[in-house]
Amino acid sequence: MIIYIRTMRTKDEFKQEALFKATVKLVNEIGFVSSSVAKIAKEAGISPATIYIYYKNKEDLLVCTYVNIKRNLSKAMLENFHSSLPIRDILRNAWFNMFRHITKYPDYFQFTEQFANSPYSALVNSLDVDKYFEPIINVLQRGIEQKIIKPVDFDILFAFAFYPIITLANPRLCDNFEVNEKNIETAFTMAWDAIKL
Amino acid sequence: MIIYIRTMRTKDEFKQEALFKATVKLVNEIGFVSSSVAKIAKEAGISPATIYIYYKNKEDLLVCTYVNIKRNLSKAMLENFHSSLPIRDILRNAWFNMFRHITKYPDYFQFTEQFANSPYSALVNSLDVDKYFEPIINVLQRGIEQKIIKPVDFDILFAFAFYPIITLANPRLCDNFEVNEKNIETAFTMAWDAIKL
Amino acid sequence: MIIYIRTMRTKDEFKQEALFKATVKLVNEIGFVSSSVAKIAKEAGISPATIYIYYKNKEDLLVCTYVNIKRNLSKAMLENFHSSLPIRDILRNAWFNMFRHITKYPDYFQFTEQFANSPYSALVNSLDVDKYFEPIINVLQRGIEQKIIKPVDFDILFAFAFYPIITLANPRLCDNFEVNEKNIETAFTMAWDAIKL
Amino acid sequence: MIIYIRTMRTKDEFKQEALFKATVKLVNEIGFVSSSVAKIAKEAGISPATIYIYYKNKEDLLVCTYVNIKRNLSKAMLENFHSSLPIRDILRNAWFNMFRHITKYPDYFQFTEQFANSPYSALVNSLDVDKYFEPIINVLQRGIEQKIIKPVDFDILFAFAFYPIITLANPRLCDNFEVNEKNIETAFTMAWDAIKL
DNA sequence: GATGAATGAGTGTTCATTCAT
DNA sequence: CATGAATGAACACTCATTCAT
Repeated sequence: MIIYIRTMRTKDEFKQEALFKATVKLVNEIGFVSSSVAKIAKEAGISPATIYIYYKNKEDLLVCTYVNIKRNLSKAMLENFHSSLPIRDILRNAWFNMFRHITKYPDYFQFTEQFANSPYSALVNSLDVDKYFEPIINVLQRGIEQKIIKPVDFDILFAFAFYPIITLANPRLCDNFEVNEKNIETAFTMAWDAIKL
Repeated sequence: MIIYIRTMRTKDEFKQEALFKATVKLVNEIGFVSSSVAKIAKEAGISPATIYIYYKNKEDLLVCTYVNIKRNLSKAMLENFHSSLPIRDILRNAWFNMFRHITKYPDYFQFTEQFANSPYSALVNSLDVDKYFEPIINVLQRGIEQKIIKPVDFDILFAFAFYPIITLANPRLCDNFEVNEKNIETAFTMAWDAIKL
Repeated sequence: MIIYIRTMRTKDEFKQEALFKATVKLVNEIGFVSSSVAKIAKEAGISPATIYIYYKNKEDLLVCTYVNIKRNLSKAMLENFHSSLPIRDILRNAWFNMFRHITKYPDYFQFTEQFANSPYSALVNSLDVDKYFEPIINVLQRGIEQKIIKPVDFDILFAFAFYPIITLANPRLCDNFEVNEKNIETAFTMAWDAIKL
Repeated sequence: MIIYIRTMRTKDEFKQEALFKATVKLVNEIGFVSSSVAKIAKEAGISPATIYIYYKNKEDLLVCTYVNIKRNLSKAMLENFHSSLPIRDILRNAWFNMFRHITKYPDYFQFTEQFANSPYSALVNSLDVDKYFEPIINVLQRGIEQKIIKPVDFDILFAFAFYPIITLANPRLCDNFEVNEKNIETAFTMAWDAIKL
């Protein structure tokens, strides 16, 4: 009986990280159209061929990058989530988490917007992404039952409670929105006014 | 040597129209990335070379297509605009106009969303597009002065009054929103609740 | 009514010819494996992109080149075909036609051999090529009926009547066969001895 | 860190054998053009890098595979070779040996055909392969001296005595030849008729 | 004005091979 | 010995654009 102990040359995490950042950066700067595999590789400081060790193809690279960002956004949104708090407070917390995250990583966010509005979005299993929002949906459901929130489709509630942030935080759509405490608080109040009964 | 016999001179406008439709169709179906000049030309039933008679280059074609759609949307939104009506009624009319137009021409709308979220958007003089919305801004301004509408940035007001429609009408973002009179009326009520004082 | 008379810029026959020759030459010299589109284009003195105007893809280029050569070979073989002559004379004529053609265009022939023994051959509709040999098959059939030729499968008859030429003319298989009148006449006699009753 | 526990040291011969089979299989299925080192390695269940332990490079792998097959074919052909038998019997035995071997290992045979018709063949020292056929050549020589066989070049004799088998056994050239005792016996008779005086 | 032919530059991807482990 | 990671060079093919007609 022979025992082999080998420390194999493993996939380099730094390379993967560099690849992720290069992808986001380039797609934001020059768009999907111009972001070639060669350019992304160069930006990441690796060979184009190396990308194909980490990802099946270009599409896979882009989709994985998207899902990765979305997962982080979801996680951030649910930080300090306490289901025992009043519904307004729970939503307020999620709202501010989301806003803070988006403004902290504006380029990650910008990437997802470009991605979501491209045909690439069809390649993502939407359930993979949506499942992270379930706790919020449950809160809204409770709100409706307790007659605190308007009894309408969740889609409509989200459209007023969360999508305006996306608009406001998107420099492409809204380049002169002043991000200060007062404005953000006002915005949340408006979101709440929209959905509350 | 080929001999063409045509009973009527083909109007150039037909070609331009066909080109417009082909551009929108193709970009929606396969995205900016895959929409080559050759494919667009084929879809429009003309030669790639002909495109360069109507437009300076590919970029020009895309930008013009975008501005054209935006202009039509603006026009539609302001139909039956009567500044003498109550502010809520004016906005409600604009809201419904917009919703109706978007759902009537979903592919035009989809094109603009993809365009606006791509670096191409930087090529559009935003004033060219924004000027059409001036009447609405004036109404909001009046509403603030009359203490009917919350005294916040116009960006924020738009984010709650109009962007939710865009979300709800976008099948890529919201594929199970049921478009019926009740839902749309509800949505407008929420928009109004958000912005009213 | 308008009449257009146009002399369109047409596909250049010289280019196509050059492409044909370059393909054969290169494939013979360096093989299918190394014969890249870029190299073939360079040999033909055109841009790689131009190839795709004349052919759908590389495969198409190779298959068309093959079929083209085969057609010419078939035509050559049937020259001075007179069905009224004695069967031996008909076959002798075809035999010599074939031999002469193969030795006159050894590189075309070499190409077909390499092609026929590669998986590309599966892409050719064999009926397209075989139909040219029908007159010969008819002659063999008549020979069998008249008890001049052995009553065996046509495949076997061909294997002895014609394939040995291919071997003898193939420099890769048979580099020291002396091509002189006596040898060729002898070879035909052997072919005839093999198939005759 | 990976820990392998193996009860027995894997024999290298297994790898080499697997590599041989994978090479033949893949080259037959997808051709030289598409048979990359990576694919062959995968088919053989080893790492691409491992191939370079057994062979100098890809070319070496292919040439060795070819020579290996050829050696086996030669050996098979000379089985039960008894120089004391009548010349016809000796050739008949070799003929049947060859036919049996080719039909038993059609894929090995197919590989050699593809190889021999490619520029790779130039890399093989033809003497290495030809030397195995020497006993047959001696027999033919004796036949000529005894006025049993036509006094022509050995190349011509081989072209009629042995190459037709290759044609008949090659499914790419001859896909509807029925392999039965009668047909094969007939074919040998024709070969003998061709070369005998 | 309108076209198909033509192309250099670029696309995404795979190649044979090397190397640290 | 055996490996998966890594890569520069090459692959087949498409691109936006120009040009002679």
